[in-house]
Amino acid sequence: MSFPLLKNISALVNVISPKITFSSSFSQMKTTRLSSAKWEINPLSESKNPGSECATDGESVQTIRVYVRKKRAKKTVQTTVEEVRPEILDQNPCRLPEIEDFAYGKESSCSHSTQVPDNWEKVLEGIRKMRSSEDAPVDSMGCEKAGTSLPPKERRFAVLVSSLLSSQTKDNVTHGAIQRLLQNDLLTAEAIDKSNEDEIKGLIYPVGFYTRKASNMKKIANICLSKYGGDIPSTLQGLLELPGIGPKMAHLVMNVGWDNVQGICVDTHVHRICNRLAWVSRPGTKQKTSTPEETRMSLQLWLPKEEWVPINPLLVGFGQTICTPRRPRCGVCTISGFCPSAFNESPSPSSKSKANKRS
DNA sequence: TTCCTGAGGA
DNA sequence: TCCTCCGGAA
Repeated sequence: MSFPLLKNISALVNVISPKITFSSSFSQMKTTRLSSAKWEINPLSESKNPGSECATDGESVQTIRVYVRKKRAKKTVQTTVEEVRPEILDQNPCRLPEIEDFAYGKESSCSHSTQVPDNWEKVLEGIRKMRSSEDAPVDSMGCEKAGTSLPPKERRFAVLVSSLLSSQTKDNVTHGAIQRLLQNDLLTAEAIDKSNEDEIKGLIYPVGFYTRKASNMKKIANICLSKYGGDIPSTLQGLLELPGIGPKMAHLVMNVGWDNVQGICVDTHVHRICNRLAWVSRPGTKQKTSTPEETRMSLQLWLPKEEWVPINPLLVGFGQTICTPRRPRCGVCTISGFCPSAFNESPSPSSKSKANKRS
């Protein structure tokens, strides 16, 4: 972690203080663990109350008072005022990555509030309609069906393996591979750790990159067994340490395996479409983001948390059928009126770069 | 023949 | 930043 949280408390104060217009970004992005309860910062923009206020002695923050909704099993059960001392945040590692992202994002654009894109709700609604009328070839969250009948630990391991296999692979192919592993009792860390790598390879064929994935599966099973008692890591950091698990898959597994939304699962489609819509930008600029990770940070600053999970399957389907990487079908897209990139890309199949090279 | 797609290594 | 991995689609 490169940004030392709460050493730079002023960044946090600036964000939380109502006199600075950060309402949308802060209020919408934080679900945090304080004590053992799950709290959500009350959205400033949707509440009569201010979302939060700080008590300071001029230099440092004494107390942060937050108006929160208490949530149990995804239902709001109570709205209260909470007082939080900075050192409590400091002592709670669960809280650190989120605040850190958040403080980092705000630091770099402190002089102006994060822009919530105009009409984003209309755009999402339009995409939903297009998706419901057109067949989507791939359901990227297919791994959530993995092992639904298994006990929790086995189900989580199945989700992890399923996620690993599903990348760059059609859903039915992934499903077949999972079924074959299941039939051969090779869907637990213990079994995979003992098994032969060539056998795994044969069973998961023809998923994309099966050689590399078979090797990673063995390594992952061994790590899960030795460090997590055969379960999968329960933190983003732990998941990222597994070979073959990057940011995209780690967020997916946190969402599906642990039902813990740590961040948006940003793949190439989400990355591309959010940039075309100008929904994301590099901190403090209007430049496009250059990596999916940068897109994730930028998107999380304003997109309401309820949309964090559904946005992935929505944009993946949209990206495969209409907003394609090459030659997007802006002519049939019902939200092109809201899209600054509509009809900007050359509709001609002939490649400019090649033509230039030849001439 | 080129691209898709996410992780990782040069 | 570019390449590799794997099979399949365009």
